[in-house]
Amino acid sequence: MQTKKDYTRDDILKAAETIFLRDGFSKANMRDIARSANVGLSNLYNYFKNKDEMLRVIVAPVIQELDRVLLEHHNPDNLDEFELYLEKGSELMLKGQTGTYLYLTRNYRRQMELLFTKAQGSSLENFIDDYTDRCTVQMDRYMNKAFERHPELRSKCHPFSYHLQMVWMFDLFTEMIKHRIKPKDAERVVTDYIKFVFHGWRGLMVT
Amino acid sequence: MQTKKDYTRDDILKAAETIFLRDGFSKANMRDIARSANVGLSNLYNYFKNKDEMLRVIVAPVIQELDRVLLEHHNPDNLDEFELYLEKGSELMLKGQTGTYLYLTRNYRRQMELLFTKAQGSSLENFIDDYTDRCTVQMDRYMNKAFERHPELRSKCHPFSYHLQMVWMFDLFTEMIKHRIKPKDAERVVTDYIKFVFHGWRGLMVT
Amino acid sequence: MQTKKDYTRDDILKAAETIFLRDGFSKANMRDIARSANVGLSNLYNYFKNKDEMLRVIVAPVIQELDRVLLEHHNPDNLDEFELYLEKGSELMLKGQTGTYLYLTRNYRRQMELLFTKAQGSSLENFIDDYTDRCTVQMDRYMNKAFERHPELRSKCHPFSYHLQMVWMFDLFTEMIKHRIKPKDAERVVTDYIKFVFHGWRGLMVT
Amino acid sequence: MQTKKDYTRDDILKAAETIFLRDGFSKANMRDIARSANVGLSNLYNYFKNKDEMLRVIVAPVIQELDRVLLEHHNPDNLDEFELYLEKGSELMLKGQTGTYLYLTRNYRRQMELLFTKAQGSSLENFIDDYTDRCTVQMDRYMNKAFERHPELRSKCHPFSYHLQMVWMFDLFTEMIKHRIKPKDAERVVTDYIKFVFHGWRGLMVT
DNA sequence: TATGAATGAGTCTTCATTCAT
DNA sequence: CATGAATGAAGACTCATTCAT
Repeated sequence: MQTKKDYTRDDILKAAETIFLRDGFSKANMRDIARSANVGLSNLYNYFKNKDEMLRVIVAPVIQELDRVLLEHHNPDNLDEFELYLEKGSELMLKGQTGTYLYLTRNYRRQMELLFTKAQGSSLENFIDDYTDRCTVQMDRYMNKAFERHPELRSKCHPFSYHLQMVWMFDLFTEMIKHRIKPKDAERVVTDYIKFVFHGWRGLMVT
Repeated sequence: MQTKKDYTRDDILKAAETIFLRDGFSKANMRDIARSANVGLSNLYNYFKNKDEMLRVIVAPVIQELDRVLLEHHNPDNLDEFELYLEKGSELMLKGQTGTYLYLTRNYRRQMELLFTKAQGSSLENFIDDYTDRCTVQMDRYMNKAFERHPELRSKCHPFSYHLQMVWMFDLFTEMIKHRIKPKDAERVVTDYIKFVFHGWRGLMVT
Repeated sequence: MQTKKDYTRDDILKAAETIFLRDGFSKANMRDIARSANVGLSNLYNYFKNKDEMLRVIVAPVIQELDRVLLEHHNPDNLDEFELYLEKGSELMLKGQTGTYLYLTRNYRRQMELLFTKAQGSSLENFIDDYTDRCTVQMDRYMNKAFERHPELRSKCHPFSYHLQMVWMFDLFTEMIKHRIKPKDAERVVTDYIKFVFHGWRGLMVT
Repeated sequence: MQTKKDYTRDDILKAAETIFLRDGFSKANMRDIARSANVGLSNLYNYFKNKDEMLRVIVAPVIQELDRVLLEHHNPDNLDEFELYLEKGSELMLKGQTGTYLYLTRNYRRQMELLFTKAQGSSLENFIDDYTDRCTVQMDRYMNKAFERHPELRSKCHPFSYHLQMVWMFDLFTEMIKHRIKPKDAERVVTDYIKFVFHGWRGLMVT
């Protein structure tokens, strides 16, 4: 029972992922998914309430990861990271963050592409927007704390700048995925990214 | 007669713009557009060949502007800009570019939102991708020339970094538009953006 | 007034003829006709009640000719023709009829093609059927008279055979037109046709 | 399940056939077909890709038969038939061919009417033209061979005459069908047809 | 007479979802 | 659990014809 069910369920999810990636959520079509999963059309509905739920299930893990990674990234309770970031030079921190980023794109390539570029028409079509908004709030709090500790820094940025920062990070993912950057190049790209952002921020805040 | 026709045509375009913005291109439906324009459904087709053409007409001016502005922005024949950029400090150049950017978002807010975030399902759904790709090529050539003149700079970035740069600029537009940044704030935001990017690049290339 | 009107009217008719021939009546489209006639769309309706009437006007002359030629062809009051046909050999009669047939195809090529092969969807779509039916009636009467005079002939054919005969003659026209048989070949073809039909009938009736 | 499906499929085909016959392919509309088949409109598309395919499926058998019958009819490899035709009198051959023709019109009345007179607007609208053209080619080869064997015959006819011959045969079918000739009369009509054609050809070639 | 503008009814087709078994 | 069958609502587009001027 349960074994067979899980098996089919996985088939469906794999198929849906493929079709969604190929056609985009809104143009993707349940018949194609069923056919590609070797499953009767109506059987899809024994496993998922509807098309939208299928997408949500597929990208659930990456959403969870993103929640974990990103929210912890600029945790206001962890300002030490910021100290490093600001004063010790970026080398050390870069190494650490690079790993995190690469890990995500390496393990969730398809799901991320789905979520970031193929979800229009679904209930997740605004995921990035909503998510970056939430991140922005968090980052704002983080920066406020930082400014309290370091009054010598230039006055606060517009909160929108933080927001933009988050969006850009998502772009990094999205574009790496879309352009199928190879692992070897990826490292270089992410390193550049972090360096760039590091200097960007410092220039913005110190000057 | 002619005047009246132009009137209606404008009504239709306004209505379409509104509906497209509200529902996105693919979910928008011609009946709503007609109703919103106080026009018979079939009359739409006396002015536009089809739904897709309506969108193209609406965003045509912004595409034209983008062609002009962006392609001239990193013109490889105009390396003097780069000299300024690199050595004289960014202040001067910032002023100039700020104006250009603000001008675009101020005058084409709706069209840009349409083109950047609501065009999925239309023939323009890949506009940004295609456009940034073209820009990347141009920017790559630009940078190559720059490196020839300034061998003291760090070795070239991965072309993808240039690409990312273009995407980010589009994000700047897109996010400013989506978040309805007010003109007053906009100036600040764009200034920050340019400063950020300036320092980012310098950090990347000089270090 | 009248002159200008007739001028335009002719333009429209020429245009319509061309478009009907190209696309067939039902797929032909009033806009194309208007454009091709250099006339405003709605002006068409000042000259013709509707699309159907346009076709009827175009083919009116050929219909008239057909009425004249064909109905007189097997006129029951003119059995002498039949005598010739049956006994004196076909040579003489062939000459005469050949001329009639050739004359029609030569002068009404386009209208005949229209009427015979492109009228589906119009009120004339059954013209050939109706016409041949009428001809059949006439021919039946003609043959009855003939049999009265010549009891030595085999018993009457099925009326349907007469009908078929008419249809075939129309086919001769239609196919010559469709295949654009050149005048030179046309003569030969028509001669063959008549010879064929002559022997066919004689074989049928004498044996 | 399977049985039920075939049931519905047949219902649809019957309905479509009826509607097509009544209105002609291009004026026939899918709603009427669905209603007449007691089926939801969209369900039609579970069985047939589109309107055109429905027609093709309906007339497929008759097309197949025609391919078989007609192409084998004047097979250039089978000149013996011609010998009979020419010399032994037509009686024998007539019997054989009569059967073939009658068989077709008896079993495919509706489909033939559809294909020959109601297919305008579909992908089969030129079927007869194309088909008779192909037949003409075949017949031309057949006659060439015949003339080689029988140099005493009059010189070859214009190929168009062969073409006409094929068209006429189709007319025979078409008209018998349209006029709903009853089986009893049909035999007589076909016999007459063959006799007529026989004498026609002989007259043409021997004289 | 002439026309640009407008319309409304109609057409094919699509697709997510539900039903009956 | 599985499926083939069925559906209903919706959507883009067409076109002959009429209206207002």
